[in-house]
Amino acid sequence: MMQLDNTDLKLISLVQKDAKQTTKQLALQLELSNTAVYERVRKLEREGVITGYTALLDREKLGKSFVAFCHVRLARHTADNVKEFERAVVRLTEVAECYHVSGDYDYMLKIFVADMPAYRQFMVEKLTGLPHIGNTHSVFMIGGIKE
Amino acid sequence: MMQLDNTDLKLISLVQKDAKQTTKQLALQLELSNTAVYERVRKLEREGVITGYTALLDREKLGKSFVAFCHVRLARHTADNVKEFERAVVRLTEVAECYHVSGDYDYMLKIFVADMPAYRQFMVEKLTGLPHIGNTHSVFMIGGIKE
DNA sequence: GCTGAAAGTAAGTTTCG
DNA sequence: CGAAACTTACTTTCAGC
Repeated sequence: MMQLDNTDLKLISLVQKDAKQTTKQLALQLELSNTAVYERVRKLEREGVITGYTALLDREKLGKSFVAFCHVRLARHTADNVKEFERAVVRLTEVAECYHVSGDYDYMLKIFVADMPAYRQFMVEKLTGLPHIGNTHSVFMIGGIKE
Repeated sequence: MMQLDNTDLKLISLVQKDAKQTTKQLALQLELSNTAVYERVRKLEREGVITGYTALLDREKLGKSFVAFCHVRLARHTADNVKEFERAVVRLTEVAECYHVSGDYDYMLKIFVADMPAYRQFMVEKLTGLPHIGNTHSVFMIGGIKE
């Protein structure tokens, strides 16, 4: 693991808040020179601490404000089943996140769709059509407290 | 809701993949002029479709590769309890996300810490100290399939 | 809503202390 | 690590369609 000093951590928190800040702006807030900040950012990118930059979207404005957490249990846990399921699930555009988890279910999926009818349609037409699905359990998001 | 044409959607998907692309690069991929792309991006920002830009981090390189989903039930659901709990939970730095959800539990939290001992410490010293906590149930991430 | 050109700025490199 | 000068590239505005 790479050595990160306090300035690195502060820098990371700044670019997390707003990745579009110029080196100059960052330098001011860190009380460092332009060059120093520039090289730190490059180092963090090079070492893979910062893996990329992305735009944050308002799901409501995109008509995808309905969020569900879907727990999935596979029918049988052969290596092939697992691989096939995982390959298929990442291709579903409604699946924003997918984690292999401990507990009663094997996977937890975070699903973005427009509304409940769209969720039902997703379940019936897409999710339950995935290979080796055993059963599922859905929990719906009522509100986001921290995201 | 704002009207988004196909070009907007394509543009959104491009800046989601890499927010640091220059207008020129985006213009090439969209087969539009520099200015046209520039104005579309500004429009999406102004209308609040794009709410910001952030850096993506490698949690492992940050020493926070242990992920848990913690379900929380409150002791009693008075309006004050809910407000107090929500105010307190967002302040915990280990809590990356917090959702109010349907089902057996009231909230689902996504927790980032270094390892299992750190998780135990978080539970004992921080989470169970929050106001109005009823009980909790933790599910651990074994692996990330899509994030 | 688009294009193309011009003016303004920042990024990125280099050299030096 | 920081300052300064410099080249290159991008951003932003504007007139015009």
